[in-house]
Amino acid sequence: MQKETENSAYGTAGASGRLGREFFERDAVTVARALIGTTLVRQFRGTEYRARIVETEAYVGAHDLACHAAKGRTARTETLYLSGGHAYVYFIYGMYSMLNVVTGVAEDPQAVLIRAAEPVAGWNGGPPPDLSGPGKLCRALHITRAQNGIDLTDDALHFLPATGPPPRIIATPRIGVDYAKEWKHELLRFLELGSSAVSKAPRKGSA
DNA sequence: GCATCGATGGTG
DNA sequence: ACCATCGATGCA
Repeated sequence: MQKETENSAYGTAGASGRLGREFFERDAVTVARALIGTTLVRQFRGTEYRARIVETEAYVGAHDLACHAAKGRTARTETLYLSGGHAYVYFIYGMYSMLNVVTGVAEDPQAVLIRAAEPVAGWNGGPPPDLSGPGKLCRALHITRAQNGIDLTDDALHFLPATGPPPRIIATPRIGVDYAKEWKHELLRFLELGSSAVSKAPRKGSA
């Protein structure tokens, strides 16, 4: 079996059909790539919303100057130190929530930011929303700090494995981290090649 | 198509 | 003061 396949979402679901703890307890880069093409499922006030993830970013630990943990362990970043498969949701610019998936083992503050997705189901009675950006995605899926720290294998918010042919993925620098010195150049943003649902930021990158 | 700017509030 | 954003505005 090829490494590309081992690193993908395929074959990693448990009996529940959801991505399980072992999927998330890997390094942030592996999880960031593997999440492309998976389905994010959000249950909120009796409606199940589904979206197919097309863009992620990896924040690889306290040594990564773009990672919130680089500034130390604080009240805000405490959930980054949970084990892989928990949500790290924070509030920024006075208006937006950002959804991250904590990865790796407990006490190692790595995470994957979910940046963009394609609406799949749940918005009946209206046009499908634009999920092409981390703030827009959280707004449409009703994700706020109330979900900070929740277990991403539970009903409220979880992931289903990718289906169909494996997505072609390219890597670019991360968005909005110009302050992060040499880390701003690292190719830690991952997008599905050709997707029209990725965020407005640059769509070119290396394979 | 692009660059620039303001909203808005938690955080350390 | 800063910020892992977004939508509006101006101009081409």
